[in-house]
Amino acid sequence: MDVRVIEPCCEPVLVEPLDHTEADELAAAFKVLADPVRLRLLSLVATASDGELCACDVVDMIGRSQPTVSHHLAILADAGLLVREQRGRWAYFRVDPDRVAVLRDALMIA
Amino acid sequence: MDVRVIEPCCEPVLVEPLDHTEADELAAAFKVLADPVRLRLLSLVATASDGELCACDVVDMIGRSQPTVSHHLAILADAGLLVREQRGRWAYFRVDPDRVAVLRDALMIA
DNA sequence: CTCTCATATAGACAGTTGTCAATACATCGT
DNA sequence: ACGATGTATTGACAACTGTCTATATGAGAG
Repeated sequence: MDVRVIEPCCEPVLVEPLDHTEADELAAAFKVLADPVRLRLLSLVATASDGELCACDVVDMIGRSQPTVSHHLAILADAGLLVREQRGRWAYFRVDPDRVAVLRDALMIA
Repeated sequence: MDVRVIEPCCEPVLVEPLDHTEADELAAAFKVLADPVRLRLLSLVATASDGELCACDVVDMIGRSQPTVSHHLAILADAGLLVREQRGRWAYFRVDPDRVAVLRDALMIA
């Protein structure tokens, strides 16, 4: 019998209020997600067939200027949500699932 | 043997990229969380003993002016994350778990 | 080496946001 | 009715953010 041990998904994890530092860090993390272009970038990478996407392909999909896309990709990468890998002239991005999980876990509050 | 049937927590839910409308709505939702004062307010209410908190008590805990706290509570309530209930002169707030779950589910992307 | 092309950076500007003091509103007690 | 008190609104201002154009950087190709 194949039994997977899985943590309950929606158990409250927060038992006491966030202090100032925790709140600042979490807010900074959510701020990264608080932009439609970045969310679309994240979803594009997350649903890419190989799990990765080239920045060169992304610009056309997003419909913003190249510098704007580059800027948003940098923000996502700095936050650790995307992992950047330079291959020759091209930059490839993939999602860091653990980093996304941190934010998801922070919402297990009720 | 006590076997609970639990949905796997971290299965990808996102199968195709977000469109503009979805991204706009999600970004607006995350924007609400992208502020340390609002996160602390949310955590204060979430960890309150009765599951609810009076606005009157909250001002001192947060360390911002009363109008600022009122402003942030309004934003959280408008977003549906907090539910407001007026009782006499006092305003009580509790967390809407379903609303929080919507955001949590949106992060099941990888 | 030089040309080309993918990406990053710089600088500028409009729009948004968080904050506060001042004030208004609303509800209870007297 | 009146005063006290909890909460919301207004208006103002500094700080931040997303966007663009223009330019720089950096790596492969010929």
